[in-house]
Amino acid sequence: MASHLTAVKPLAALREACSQCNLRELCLPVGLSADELGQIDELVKLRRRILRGQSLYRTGEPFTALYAVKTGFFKTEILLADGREQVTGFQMAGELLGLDGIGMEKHACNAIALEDSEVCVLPFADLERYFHEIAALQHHFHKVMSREIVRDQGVMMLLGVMRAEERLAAFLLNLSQRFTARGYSPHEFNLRMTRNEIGSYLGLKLETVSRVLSRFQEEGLIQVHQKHIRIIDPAGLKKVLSARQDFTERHG
Amino acid sequence: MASHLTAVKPLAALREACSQCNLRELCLPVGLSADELGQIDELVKLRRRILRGQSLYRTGEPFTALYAVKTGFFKTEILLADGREQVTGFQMAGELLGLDGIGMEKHACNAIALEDSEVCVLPFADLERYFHEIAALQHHFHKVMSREIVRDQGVMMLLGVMRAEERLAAFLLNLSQRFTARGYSPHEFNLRMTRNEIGSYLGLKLETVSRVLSRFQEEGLIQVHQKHIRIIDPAGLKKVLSARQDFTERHG
DNA sequence: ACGGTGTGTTGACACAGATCAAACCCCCCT
DNA sequence: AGGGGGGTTTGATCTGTGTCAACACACCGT
Repeated sequence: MASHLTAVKPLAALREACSQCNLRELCLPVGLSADELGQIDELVKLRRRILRGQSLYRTGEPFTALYAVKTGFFKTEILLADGREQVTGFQMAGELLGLDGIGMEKHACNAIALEDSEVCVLPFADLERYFHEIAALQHHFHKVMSREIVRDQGVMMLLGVMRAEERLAAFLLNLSQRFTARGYSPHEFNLRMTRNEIGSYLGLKLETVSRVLSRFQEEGLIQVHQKHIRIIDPAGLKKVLSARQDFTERHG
Repeated sequence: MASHLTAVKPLAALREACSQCNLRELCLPVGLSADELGQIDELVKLRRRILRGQSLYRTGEPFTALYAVKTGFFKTEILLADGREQVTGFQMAGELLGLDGIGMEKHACNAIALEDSEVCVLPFADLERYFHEIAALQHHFHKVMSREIVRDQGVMMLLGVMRAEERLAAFLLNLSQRFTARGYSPHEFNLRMTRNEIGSYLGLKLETVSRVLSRFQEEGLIQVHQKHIRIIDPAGLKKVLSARQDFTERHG
């Protein structure tokens, strides 16, 4: 009967439906039952294509919807009056954009596509209405927001206490892990962002990023060729993260 | 009639009730109607006293509840394996603690009282149940979480791109603004945290914090005496924030 | 195939903030 | 009242990362 219903849906709707999406295990509806999944198929009525370099939204624009990355790659950034910028995150397929906008009903950063991308539009008022019917969706949404807070606090740790090598090691391992979750190789991937954008995210200058990557290559941890990264020695990278030299000298 | 009803409530309940709390305009129930406020009076069944230096919760402990600071002052911190720590925030009356725990159902940081404090315990499962009945509460909760995300991204900006003086200026202005919202003087307050904790929050060493505060004093921006701060020239502090020297030289 | 432009690499040097060290202050405890 | 200890200030020096600069590479459109 469910299959009969979907069969008569217009093709367009079928294509859009969360229940048919191969990202459903990564995206907002993760953990929903088949029934619940079917219930939210009408939530996404709209997709948006964003070309590389274009913005999905900009600081100050009214907030109306969250966006789930369907394909492509984004960065979010905040700008200071004098032009200095901080990249606050990189978002890939299945990840949510726009959470920053709920609080003030205005977006609090720029979201910019780093490659041609497509997003599902989740009108937030609709979403909150669904929460009343589907407690699991509400609960999962709270988890997503909470994890975003924890992720941000991890970035604070990066920026506040780690040295350049540790930041880069953490960054590469994080990317590797997220690519893996999406079915790509953990050992090999292409960076979608420039050295400057990596630096801005990690609180470093692009020259430092470049130098540290070169050093990692000399040490046999990775191979770098432009945007292509091959992780040779993941354990070695993890060691960079956990082992400050003076600490191991003193204690280990 | 409302006064009659509250009069017959047990004294304990009266003391606990959100509708009677003088923080209701700052805390989670902000913006609720009187009716809605009455509805959540039973949410908080428990208060906890935390002595100075004690923890409200620690990393890894199971998450069951959010906490609203009733009186006192907290810090949240995350620790690296080698002992380095990052203070991720300071929380004062009316602010919420524990949002970090929702995602993984375990707390992701330590919350430590910087003075003898009292918190209202908001069992999270109960809270989510209230959301179904009170849409405004649900919506406001989402705003609170979103603002926490935006706050964290502001800290990333601090840590990623600002110089030491800018970080301290932003920190002092932020404290001043939050004290003001609580009815205290914008110009004069006591720091509840040590130089070391300020430094950890701002990604600086305590000596640097001390030096910058001394410099601000020499420049007539503030007066510092131990933990007591008097802001003499708020506009001057704001200028420290917005005006990078080389930028104003080039463009101003 | 060929410049042009955006991006990345590498080197030399500078500097903000870290580190090390000493003294000081304030408050609390006995 | 005196002593102790945590917290703070200040000075001298060191260092990791920034800054400036020159060049190399890659990809684009023509």
